[in-house]
Amino acid sequence: MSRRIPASTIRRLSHYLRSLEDIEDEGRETVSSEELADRGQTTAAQVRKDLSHFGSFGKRGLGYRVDELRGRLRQILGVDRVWKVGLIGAGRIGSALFEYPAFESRGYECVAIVDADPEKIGALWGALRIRPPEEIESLIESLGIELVILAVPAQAAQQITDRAVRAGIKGILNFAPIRLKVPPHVAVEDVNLVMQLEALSFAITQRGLGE
Amino acid sequence: MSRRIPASTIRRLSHYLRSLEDIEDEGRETVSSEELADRGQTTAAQVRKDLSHFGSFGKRGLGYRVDELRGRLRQILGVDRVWKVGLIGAGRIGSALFEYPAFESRGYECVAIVDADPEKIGALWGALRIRPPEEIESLIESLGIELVILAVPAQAAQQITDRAVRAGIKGILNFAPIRLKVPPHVAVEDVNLVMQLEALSFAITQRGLGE
DNA sequence: TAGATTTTGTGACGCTTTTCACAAGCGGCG
DNA sequence: CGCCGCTTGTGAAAAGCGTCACAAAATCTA
Repeated sequence: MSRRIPASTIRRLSHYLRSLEDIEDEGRETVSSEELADRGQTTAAQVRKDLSHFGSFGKRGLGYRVDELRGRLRQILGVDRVWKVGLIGAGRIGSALFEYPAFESRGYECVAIVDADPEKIGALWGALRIRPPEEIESLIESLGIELVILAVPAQAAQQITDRAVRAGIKGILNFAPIRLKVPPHVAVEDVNLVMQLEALSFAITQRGLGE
Repeated sequence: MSRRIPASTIRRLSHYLRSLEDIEDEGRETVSSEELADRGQTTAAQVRKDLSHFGSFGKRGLGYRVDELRGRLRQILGVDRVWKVGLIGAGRIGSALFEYPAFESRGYECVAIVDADPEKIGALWGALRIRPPEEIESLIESLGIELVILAVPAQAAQQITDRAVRAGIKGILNFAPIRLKVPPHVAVEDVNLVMQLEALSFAITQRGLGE
C-alpha cells in the first residue's frame, strides 16, 4: 500500500485487466496470480506485488475472484466511468483512431473533432462536425473534455497543446514526434511509432552482432 | 562499453538522433551532452552514460561532432540501411500507417500488403496489390521482408504471427492488443493505445486523490 | 609553453524495481 | 476438529538504472 507507483506497474495492471476480461468470458470465477502472470509475460510474485500497492484483493489458498478484481482494477485505472475525449487532427491517423472500436467500448467517448484544414472544417464524421482550432478552448470548456488525442503535424503540436492546457485539459495522448511542454498537472503519453521501429531494428541488428 | 543495454537507453538514443537532425538543420557542427539533454527531457550525465555503452564519440572540452554522432547513432540503431517491411492488415490503421510519411523517409520501405478481406484482395494501394494471407510466407521469403507491421484483429494476430515467424521474420510491430508468442530470436514491439489511455486516466484519477 | 577553461568518460553511490522466500490464512478432507 | 495442500501478502535480498563527482583530455589565451 505505497505512495509512488511505478509506470511499469500501471502498464501491467492494464494488461491484467484485459486478461481478467478474457477469463471472465471463459466463465471462470477465480484466478491465481500464477495464471495472470502466465498470460502477461511476467511472474506470479510481480502480479502480487503490483496489486499489493493498492490493497489485498485475494484469498489465500484460493486466488482472486475474477469479477471483484476486475472491478477493483477498473476503479484503480480510472476506467469505471466515461471519459470525454477531443480529437485534434482529422488526418489519416485521426480518422483511424476515430473509428477504432476499442476506444468507445472502453469508455472513451469522442465528443469533438478539430482540424485546421479549411477543406475539412464543417464536414460531418458520424454525428460530429469538424471544428476549427480557434474553438478548442470553448469546446473543452463547454463539453467538459478532459482528454485530447493530438494527431497533428509536429510544428503545430505545441501551439495546440498550449490552447488545450489553457482550457484546463487534464491529459494528452500525443502522436506528434516532439516532447510537449506542459505544466506538471497535465499528463502526457507519447505514441512514437518511429521510435518503436528503431527499437526493433536495433534489436535485430544487435542480435546478429552480440552472440 | 557494456553488454546488456536498457530499453530506456534505446528510446533515448532514438530521441537524440532526432535532436541531432534538428541541430544539423540549424547548421551547427558540434553539440554538448548538456544541449542534447535539454532537448530530450533528460540530463547531461544520462546522455554521456547512454553513449558510453557503445564507445566514446566525443572530444573533451568540445563536445560531439553532429554529423559524426548522427552517423554513429544511425549505425547503432540499425537505421543506416533500408528495411523491407510487410504490412499485414489493410484496415483503418493499416491505411493510416501506409501513408505515414515518416516511415518511408526513415528507411522503412513497405514492399507488400496483406489482408484477409476478399473485397480488398487484389486492390491497388499505390503500386502495391493487396495479397491474401496464404501468401505471407512466400512474400516474406521472395521479397526479403524482415519486419512486419501487424494491424489485424486480435483473434487473427497469433495465427498470422506464426506464419510470419515460420517464414523467418525478424521483427514485428504489433498493433493487436494481445501478447504474441514468438521464439526468442524474433523481436516484438507492442503499440497499445488502450493501455496508454488507461495510463492517462490513472494519472489523472490518482492526481485528484493523492495530494 | 603554462595555466585557465571547457566538456567528456566513468567508477562509485543511491534509489527504484524486481525477485526470492516464507509465514499467515483459507478451504477441504478424513 | 486438526492436519494438509494451496495461494496470498510482504519483508528482505538482489538487480537494474540513474545521478554525482571528478580525473583526463582537449582547446584557448597570453
